[in-house]
Amino acid sequence: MNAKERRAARHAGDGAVRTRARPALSPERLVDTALALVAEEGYEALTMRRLATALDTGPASLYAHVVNKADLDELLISRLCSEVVLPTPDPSSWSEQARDVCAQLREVYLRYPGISRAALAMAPTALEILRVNDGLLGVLLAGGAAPVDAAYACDALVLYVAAYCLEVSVARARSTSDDLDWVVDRDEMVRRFEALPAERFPYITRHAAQLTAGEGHDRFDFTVGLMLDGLAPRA
Amino acid sequence: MNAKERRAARHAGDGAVRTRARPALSPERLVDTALALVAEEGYEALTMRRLATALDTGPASLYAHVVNKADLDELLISRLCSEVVLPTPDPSSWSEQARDVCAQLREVYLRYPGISRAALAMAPTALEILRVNDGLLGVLLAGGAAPVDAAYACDALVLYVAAYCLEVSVARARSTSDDLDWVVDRDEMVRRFEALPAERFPYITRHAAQLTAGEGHDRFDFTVGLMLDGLAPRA
DNA sequence: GTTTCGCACGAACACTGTTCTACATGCGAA
DNA sequence: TTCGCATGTAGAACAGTGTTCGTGCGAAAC
Repeated sequence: MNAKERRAARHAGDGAVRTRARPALSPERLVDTALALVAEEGYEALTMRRLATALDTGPASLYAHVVNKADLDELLISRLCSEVVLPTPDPSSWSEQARDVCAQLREVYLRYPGISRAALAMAPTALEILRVNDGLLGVLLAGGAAPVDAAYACDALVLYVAAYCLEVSVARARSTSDDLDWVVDRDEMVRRFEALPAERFPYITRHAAQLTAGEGHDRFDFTVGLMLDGLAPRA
Repeated sequence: MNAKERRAARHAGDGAVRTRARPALSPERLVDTALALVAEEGYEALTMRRLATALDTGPASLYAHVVNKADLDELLISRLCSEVVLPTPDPSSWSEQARDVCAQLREVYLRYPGISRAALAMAPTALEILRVNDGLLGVLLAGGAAPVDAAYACDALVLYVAAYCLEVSVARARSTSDDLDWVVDRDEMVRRFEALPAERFPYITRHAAQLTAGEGHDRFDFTVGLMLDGLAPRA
């Protein structure tokens, strides 16, 4: 901001050169600030008005660069998918490669809490999404799976990753900033499971410990491994 | 309503008082008409106002029987889960039993388009939801799986079913009542996949036929089978 | 110097979930 | 029979949401 602009802004109360004072807004800038907003406050906090005020403008200005909120969501998921680095398929380590792609997708989703909801509600037609689908499909094919099986498993894996991240995100949102009594530690969870009527829930009450077992992403790793291990011997 | 209207209402029809003219509204009646609304117009059409007008009343009246919309969602999913019939676990046919429970859940979700979104965004604490979890867990344990594996797989299966149904629901919503050109037949889909740049999407363009293969719920059956088949030999 | 074009933006519309408040209604008690 | 009283019923309103219309300003093109 040079002297003239500063003087104008000070003089008329931001009338004259307001649009030049800050960088012009573009789809990339929209995506950047939207992702920053989601990273800090979650996907539910991403509204057109919040995004507009974060960009120091009004809601109507966003529609010059984005046709919809669904379009914005697609841009966000595309950006996230573009951050996934794809390996060149290697038949000797295809399983680890597939696990790595899924873990990358998981980390990218969880970095922006709740954004996997947008991924689930979206038509998988964006190019960047197809890119990670293509990369994962290549890895599964390198593993020797039949093309149809690889295609099915690819879809199932991507779908499961999104659903898992959504579940984790809502669980985390429940644990933090929820004033009422929500179970956080495992002991309390086990106690609640065991307190259920045993005649109606015989297996849950008996295996309450196993149901609450697992650190970090053990469940995630288990399920992905389940699918991948079942995929290989079918070839 | 003043005395004149009351007298007119009494005169014209059945029953003395207006609230008696139609059945008093209760949580069950809320759930009934809400499910009918979702079955006809999809979950997105289920708003408190639409539900209230469907019950011939105002939005505020609903909050006497339901604390929240989230609470209503929980009641809906609970109702749906209560319709699933659980088998008594049989070690000789545990795999078919598990497939059947998943298929039942799938059919119940798909009968009410988009309602699986509510299932995904919900804390799995409702008793009826725990009931099908318990039944599925019993079946998996009957298959000889280790308790931890059974618990993990149980969660993964329920999660996948909900995500699959959500995907199918949005795909169907896109195909119907969308005025712009959305791909419906498989040939067009294959053509679009093959039209992608082959250097960026080598595997998708090569296996476009396999990606669009599958009738009905073949993908669903494949994925569920993948998880179940991988579960058994681990025991 | 004038014109035109594209982006910005205030205001508004049709919605959403939710709450406040008043009102009527039916039931049990006096 | 008459009188509270609790409970369910609503109208209106509030704070939000996504989206659009019309206006207007800035800067580039002629």
